[in-house]
Amino acid sequence: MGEVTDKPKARAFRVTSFDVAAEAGVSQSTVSRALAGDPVVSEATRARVAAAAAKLNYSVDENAARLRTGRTGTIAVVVICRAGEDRKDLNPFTYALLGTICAAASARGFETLVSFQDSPANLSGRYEEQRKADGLIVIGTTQNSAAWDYYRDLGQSGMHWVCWGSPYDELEWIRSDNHQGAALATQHLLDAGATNIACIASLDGLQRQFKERYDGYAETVTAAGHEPWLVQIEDGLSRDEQGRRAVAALLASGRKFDAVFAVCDEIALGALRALAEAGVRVPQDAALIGFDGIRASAQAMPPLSTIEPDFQAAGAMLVDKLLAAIAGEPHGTRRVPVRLVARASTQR
Amino acid sequence: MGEVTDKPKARAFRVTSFDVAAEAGVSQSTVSRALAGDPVVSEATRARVAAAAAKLNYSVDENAARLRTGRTGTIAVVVICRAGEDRKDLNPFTYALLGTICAAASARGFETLVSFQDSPANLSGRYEEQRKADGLIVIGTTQNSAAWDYYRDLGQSGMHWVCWGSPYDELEWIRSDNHQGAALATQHLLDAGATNIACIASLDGLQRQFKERYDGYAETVTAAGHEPWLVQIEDGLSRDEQGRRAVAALLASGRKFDAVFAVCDEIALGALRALAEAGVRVPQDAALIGFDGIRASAQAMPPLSTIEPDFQAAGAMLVDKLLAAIAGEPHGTRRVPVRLVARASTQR
DNA sequence: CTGAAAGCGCTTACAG
DNA sequence: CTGAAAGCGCTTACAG
Repeated sequence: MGEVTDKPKARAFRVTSFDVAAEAGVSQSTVSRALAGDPVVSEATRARVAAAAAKLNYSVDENAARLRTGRTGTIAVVVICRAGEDRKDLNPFTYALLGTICAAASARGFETLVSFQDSPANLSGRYEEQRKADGLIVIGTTQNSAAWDYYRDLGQSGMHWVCWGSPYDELEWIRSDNHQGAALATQHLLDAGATNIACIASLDGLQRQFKERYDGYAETVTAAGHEPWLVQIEDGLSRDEQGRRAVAALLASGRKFDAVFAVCDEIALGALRALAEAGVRVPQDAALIGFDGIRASAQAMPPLSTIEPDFQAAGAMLVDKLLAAIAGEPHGTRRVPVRLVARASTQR
Repeated sequence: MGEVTDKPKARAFRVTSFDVAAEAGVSQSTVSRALAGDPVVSEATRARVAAAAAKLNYSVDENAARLRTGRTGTIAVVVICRAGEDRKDLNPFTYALLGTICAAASARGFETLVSFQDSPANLSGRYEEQRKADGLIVIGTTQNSAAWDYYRDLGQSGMHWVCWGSPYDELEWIRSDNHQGAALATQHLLDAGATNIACIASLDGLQRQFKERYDGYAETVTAAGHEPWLVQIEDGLSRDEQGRRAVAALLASGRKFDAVFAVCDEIALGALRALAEAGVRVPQDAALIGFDGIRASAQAMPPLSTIEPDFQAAGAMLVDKLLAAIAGEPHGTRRVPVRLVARASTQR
């Protein structure tokens, strides 16, 4: 032993399927079949191979397997952020969605390669070309249109992908059931006795989900015999600031209101603080409801009523739609179910 | 053309480095060198190869490259959750940290393979054995001790890894400068005139960071001539609920207090609501400060003062420490700098 | 049910 | 500076 030269090894020693084969007394191909669960191998052989693999602490080298099969067992997830935005300031809705996507992928035996992208220098979605993933899920802010343009163009190349939050209707998307959710929210306010319901929203082409929510609201108030009342949000601000400014505009209008529907929770939370600062008590003077079901809503004072999408279903639908696309199968579902979460902000 | 039989292809056509070589009129090895940026290839050749690659829309098959080199260019990131917890309810601190880790990895040319793990059935960190990653970063709740035990044991196998939030001191960890942060927070309260400062904390062995924060607090109040006052949090509850119960205990004690330092923001936010409900005005009747710098603190009413770690530095330090471990180099830094963020909750 | 052999698409000594 | 060749560690027809 003293005679052994300790040269540094260029490559760490690695147990391969050949080693397992030798240990189990079978061929390398049988090891591969046995560990892959091929039903053609006999139970006795499988057990012997499994024991040998365990003894040698063997794991399949996924790079070799992937090179051979052409499949990666991996989904890439790109989170589109606002340029220069702190990771801490990302909409919690997006993080929650990221979490459920990873969970759904994992449950289906897929790994998730996650990337946050904000600036043009940063955009890169060529995961399939590089064989890093079998497909791509893009989520994140609708507001970074340069990023969405990039992915729309890239999508032309025939890669497999699905998105959430795209401003473009023609892509493969999954969205909350915005129309239904807005109708639920509005009806909830009406049921609580509200007759002058303002809606803080945006109707521009990019924020598709906001337009859908406004439409659901407008339809519901109209059906109840009231006029829709849109308070337009300003572009290029944080959601919080958009909510604050909208309340300022609302108050400046001098018009009487007894309820507000904000098309997302982050805007609603900004509105809530602005209302408090202006001396408008929620819910006594005006009820307030948001949309998205982020956790901060529950922690607000008063706790904010909201429309909550089924996050788990959202993650599952995105993954299933992508896997269907990869398999070349149809997958029609596009809308994630939502539910009303009634909290103190709408209880008189 | 009409004669060509259209058999379905078992494998999609793929452009390889041989195709690029043919197009550029060089050998395949030269293509590999040119695209890898090997300085040995002549500028003229490199340009010809680059043009050919672009023309054919070629990308390197990473699986083949990784198999050959033994390096994956990928870092695995495991987020430890509480068992059964909704992805939406994950501490936003963890999500923020995840975001900066991914950003730091990306800036250093690494992909990130992300996985959320909560239950024993779910735990799996054998990324290096499977050649899916070059190393592992584990972050998440300290409260799931089964998970931390799993990773501590797995770590014995000689894999490369670094963690945040581990209850075990002997591992390779990065943490906030908890002692310094707590001292800053406490001094801030003292400077605002507080003399009876309660600290909502836990001293048990698992929540290392809480103990460190309590110590920083205790040292600072003692130096100012006051007695430390610990309000112990209860185990097994949500952070929000822990904050609420702690306030209940604080009030039940009947003891006079004019400031509260909660060892994390989530606990502080629960405490804030409980104080409001009990009619204790913040900051008029009592100042309140948290720790962690999560975004919800800024959105609370009143906005909550806090100690904010440098999230970007935290992500960078975790990644750099891991890469140093992989390269076999030393990396001594363990503490992320923190700063005081003074908001309304501590301004009389 | 099992084995021998081919080949996935690269990188990198080795020669020249 | 460039090329021919080996080999990374698997999976999967093909034979038996």
